[in-house]
Amino acid sequence: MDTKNVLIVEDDTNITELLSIHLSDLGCKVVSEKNGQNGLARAQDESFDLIILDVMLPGLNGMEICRKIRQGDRQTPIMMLTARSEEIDKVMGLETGADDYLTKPFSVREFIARVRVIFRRSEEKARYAAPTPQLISIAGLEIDIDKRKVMLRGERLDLSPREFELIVLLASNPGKSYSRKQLLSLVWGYDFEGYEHTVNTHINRLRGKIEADASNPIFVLTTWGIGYRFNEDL
Amino acid sequence: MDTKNVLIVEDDTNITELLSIHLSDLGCKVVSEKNGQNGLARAQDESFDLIILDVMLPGLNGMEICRKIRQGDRQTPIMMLTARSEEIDKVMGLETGADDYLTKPFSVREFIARVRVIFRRSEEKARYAAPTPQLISIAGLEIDIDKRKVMLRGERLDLSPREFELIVLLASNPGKSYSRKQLLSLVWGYDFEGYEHTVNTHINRLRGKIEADASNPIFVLTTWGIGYRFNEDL
DNA sequence: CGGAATTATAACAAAAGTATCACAGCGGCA
DNA sequence: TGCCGCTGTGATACTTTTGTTATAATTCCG
Repeated sequence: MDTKNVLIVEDDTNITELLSIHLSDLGCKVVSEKNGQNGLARAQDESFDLIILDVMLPGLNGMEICRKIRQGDRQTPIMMLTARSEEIDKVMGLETGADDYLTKPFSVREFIARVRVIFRRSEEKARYAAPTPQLISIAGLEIDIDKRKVMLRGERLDLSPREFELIVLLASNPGKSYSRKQLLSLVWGYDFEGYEHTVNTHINRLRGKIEADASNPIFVLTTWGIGYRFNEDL
Repeated sequence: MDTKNVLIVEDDTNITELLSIHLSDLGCKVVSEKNGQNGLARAQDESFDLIILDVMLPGLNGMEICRKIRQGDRQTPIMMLTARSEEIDKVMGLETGADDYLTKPFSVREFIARVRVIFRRSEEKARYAAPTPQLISIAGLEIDIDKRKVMLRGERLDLSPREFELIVLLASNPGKSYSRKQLLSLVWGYDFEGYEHTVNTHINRLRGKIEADASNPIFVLTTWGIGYRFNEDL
């Protein structure tokens, strides 16, 4: 929800570059395609926060692309670019379903302003919507990843960020043993420079919070000589 | 939700008539005002599906009206008309918050196309969007989103706009932890450029108003290392 | 059983994150 | 115009987390 992904389908490299520059300024990650087929394929395969379509395209025209995208996806905002302003009613028509429209040559300021409005609108939309919960539930231990909530037999546990990341990783793959090195790189980040036994300390603290008896753990087990794993027999 | 109500605030009678004719063709019920004050009053008193504002107006300019409407109502689509295309970024900017924009002289076909898109969008929204609850009531805290009113144990709280947005967002998803970045993007707008710890200050002020003991909050809790959440166990 | 290797635990200080307050800029409003 | 409330920022005090050090406990294996 932070950096926006934008797809530009446009055969004129100058325009693509111009738009890319300004979209990057807004903090967007931009990818582009030069022809219709590829553009459509990409739009359908990947997920974008905005798709910018030129109407005149080699291969498959922009309106067709727009219509096909809309068959499978009513969400993603689509902005159309065209040379002829008379086309606007066709382009923005119900069947086609574009969200906004710009006639070439357009002012960059207007372009940016319209993009901003589109983004504002999507955020407004995403605002109060409850996200689909990602839940892990094993033997009285419940983890709601999105809420960053861990419940043990009905009580909320107060885990530190590292502890939370650790338990999520381990509990996502019960039975899989992770070496300390792996844990450091997965939880701390690949560029962490420190001692492996730092992991011990954190596992220990984690156990202190989630285990009834920390010296006889039932959730987070030690794989001797290797590292740690989440108990798969629960 | 069949016939749409449209308000036109415009001093040029010719334009008002032209727009009215075409809006009527679309099945809209159109009313109009010739000056700013009346336009604003009407926009605030009655309920419309679209408000069309001229930027240049006697009395109160269109951008001001737009901004004032947006203070109390984020929903109603607003389309701005202006003579100068350079103004677009100001007009559609975050504070002003217009949804669409047309530069005079504009093509009627374009006007109609844009209106259609706006209506299509509202209908999509009405159809799919989960109806945002207008009232939130938890543990003596009552939030009336429409009226922008917050009551605590029967007493009305005087929250600033930001504080109100914050509490509404948090209380809409009790238990969900929002990072400061998310809050900035959702409450301040995705293009806010400022420090994350601005959020701290606002949360702090909010707590000062809604919590009995601000250092032992029961409504707005801290998720350490992440951000804030609304207490789900109330 | 002994000893080396590995893991567990506790304590501590540095680092990171959070709370709070004061202040200046801005815009609204009388 | 001057006053007042809202905002964002800077400064500072405060809290929690975190990595490390130190030491104890456990496991493995000959």
